[in-house]
Amino acid sequence: MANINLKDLAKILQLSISTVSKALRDSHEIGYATKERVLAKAKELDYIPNPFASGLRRNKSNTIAVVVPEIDNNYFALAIKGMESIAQQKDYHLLIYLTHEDHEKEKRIIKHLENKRVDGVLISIAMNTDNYDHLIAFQQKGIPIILFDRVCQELETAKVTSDDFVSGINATQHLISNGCKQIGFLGLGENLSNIQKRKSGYLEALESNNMKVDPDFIIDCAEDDPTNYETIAKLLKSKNRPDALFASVEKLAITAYQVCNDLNINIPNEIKIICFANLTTASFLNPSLTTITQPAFDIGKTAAEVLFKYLDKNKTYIPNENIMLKSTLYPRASTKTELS
Amino acid sequence: MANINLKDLAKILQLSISTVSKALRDSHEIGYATKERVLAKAKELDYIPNPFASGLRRNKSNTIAVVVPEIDNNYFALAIKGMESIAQQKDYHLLIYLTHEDHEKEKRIIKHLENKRVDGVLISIAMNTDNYDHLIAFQQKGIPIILFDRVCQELETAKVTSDDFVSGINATQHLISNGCKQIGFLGLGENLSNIQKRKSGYLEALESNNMKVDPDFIIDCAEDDPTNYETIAKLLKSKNRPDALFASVEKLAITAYQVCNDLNINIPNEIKIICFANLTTASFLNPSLTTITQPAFDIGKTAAEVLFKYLDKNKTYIPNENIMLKSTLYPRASTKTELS
DNA sequence: AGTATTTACGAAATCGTTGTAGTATTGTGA
DNA sequence: TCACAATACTACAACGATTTCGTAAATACT
Repeated sequence: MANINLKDLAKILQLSISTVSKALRDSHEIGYATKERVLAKAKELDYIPNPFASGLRRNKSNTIAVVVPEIDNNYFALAIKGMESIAQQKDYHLLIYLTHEDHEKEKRIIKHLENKRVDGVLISIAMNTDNYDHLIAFQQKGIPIILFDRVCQELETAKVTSDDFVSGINATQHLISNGCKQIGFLGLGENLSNIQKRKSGYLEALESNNMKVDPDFIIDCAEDDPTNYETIAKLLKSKNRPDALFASVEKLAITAYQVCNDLNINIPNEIKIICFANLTTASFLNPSLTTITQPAFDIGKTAAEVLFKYLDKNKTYIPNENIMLKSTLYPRASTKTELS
Repeated sequence: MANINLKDLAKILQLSISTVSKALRDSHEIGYATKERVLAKAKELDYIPNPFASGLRRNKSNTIAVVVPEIDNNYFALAIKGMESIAQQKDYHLLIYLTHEDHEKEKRIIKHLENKRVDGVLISIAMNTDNYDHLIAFQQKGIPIILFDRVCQELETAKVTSDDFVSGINATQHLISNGCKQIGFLGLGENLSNIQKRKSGYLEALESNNMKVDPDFIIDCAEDDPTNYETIAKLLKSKNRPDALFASVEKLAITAYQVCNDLNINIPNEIKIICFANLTTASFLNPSLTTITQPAFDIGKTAAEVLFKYLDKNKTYIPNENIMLKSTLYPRASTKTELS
């Protein structure tokens, strides 16, 4: 019933505990015949080492943690899937924590992880996090931490992102090429690195097209949907409303669709919409939604790979490194010009 | 830099290790003044107990595992979110494992968990799992396991599901009420309890409406999308094609949309589609998709709550219990009759 | 042959925490 | 006054695996 341990196994095999332990770990100190015998018996009796004993002794958990703002979001779900693919391959376990975009919760979670429960952390920073002391403190405990998607330069470590600046330019240029003159930008929070870059790309594209920036068209959205609905509705009800919206995240485009639907504004004829998204249903929306899609799975996978690159070498110090993966723009009906 | 431990703390406080340990756990053996002193110092020096030592000693991990077929699926993402809400509240950690619908992987994962790495498991069974010995063996190790959504009656424990049978009836009845005569059912796998119940509901509704069952209209789909595309395309190309599809899971409806799009079959005029789904974008699809939506978050939350009901009492034996939460049918354009 | 080295194993310390079984010291009741 | 109990603490043995150190026997070397 209960699990067998090393002591039991040693007794049955008439060997010492250390011999059995070494045999199982394939130590060169143990003879071939003995190893075989131990392995066979261990398998037969279904011996599984106690992770706590081993973790305590080796000071290693074989576990990594992912800290994300939310999980009911295709981007993060895919990123986690990518991380899991590596963890599974490395025989590692994956802990999940949700910050719900809350800085305080993020701090508490990180604090909880400080005592070697995990060998490393992959984190995407919460929306209202504007101070990174908790991450720096954590890092100084000697546990490697890697940032993905929403990063900060205050922390020296590897950062895995997508080419948000270029994608921001491309998205905006796509709208401009399709005849848009007044492009609104739906941002999210003031601190998120990825959103900031997308916005910079947006501004850059406007400038290089000699279009002037209207601050009223740069909207800072919030975490909750009803508020965003109101904000966007207000924007679209104004007499001088934008002829295009560049939504920096998925849910803002959905909300924008909702607003347009309710206000009877036709997409794409009266307003065009482009959006950063990982929706599987983008092509089936009404109208189908033009998206910039980040390689979410690969971002997660890469972040995990980089982490293991150091874990495998028992290095806890990870120097600065910026890894940038390319996003793809999928033009669809929501940005089509009437002519084409 | 490195973390402080009980020994260090004891030395600094000029107390014995056990006194400090007991003070921190608020034992009645320790005087009030001493407790205060210990607590203050522990906080000041940022003492965090080593989870491995404590886990080893107490034989408790403060961790639960979720085993799901996939995570890039709103249903499971929401269920996990529900579980996380309880875990966080109970100061528990949440491990995630993906089976990718693979029975062998599921077996390996469960095996890995057998040595008290976790205090309990929440699992939704993989598609091609048709044998539950690994779960029974796991349970006999004394670790509680709770099933959700995709369950099996072979295992004695609590099962948290939604009312799939009734929802299957409702979905089918909805199509019939909207004039459909030849309703196809898109199933998934032969073993999944939830899909089977939805199918039973479908059959029940046909029977109670005196409609005959056409076996050609009951399609068993696979895990990979291209195959499903072909299967559905073949069905819709047949001269005697169905006038409605009841998709048992989200992705089959998406694939069906794709097929209809490619074959130029109008939804809902030529074919109506209803589907079990947790898509946030259902109302914005073209046409908006009629869904039966499971209370995914609550299912996950409930499953975790039931688990903790036993964990809190240190019970590892969980008697049979079927908890069923209600799904909701959201009628949308994909099932509208031309008249209405 | 005698010493050095390698091989194959075992004893015991160790990781950090918890819990049981003490031990002083002080307080209480008959 | 003396036995007895309560209070507040400490010593120490676990928990199960890993690892350092030690050692007997076998082998190699001069």
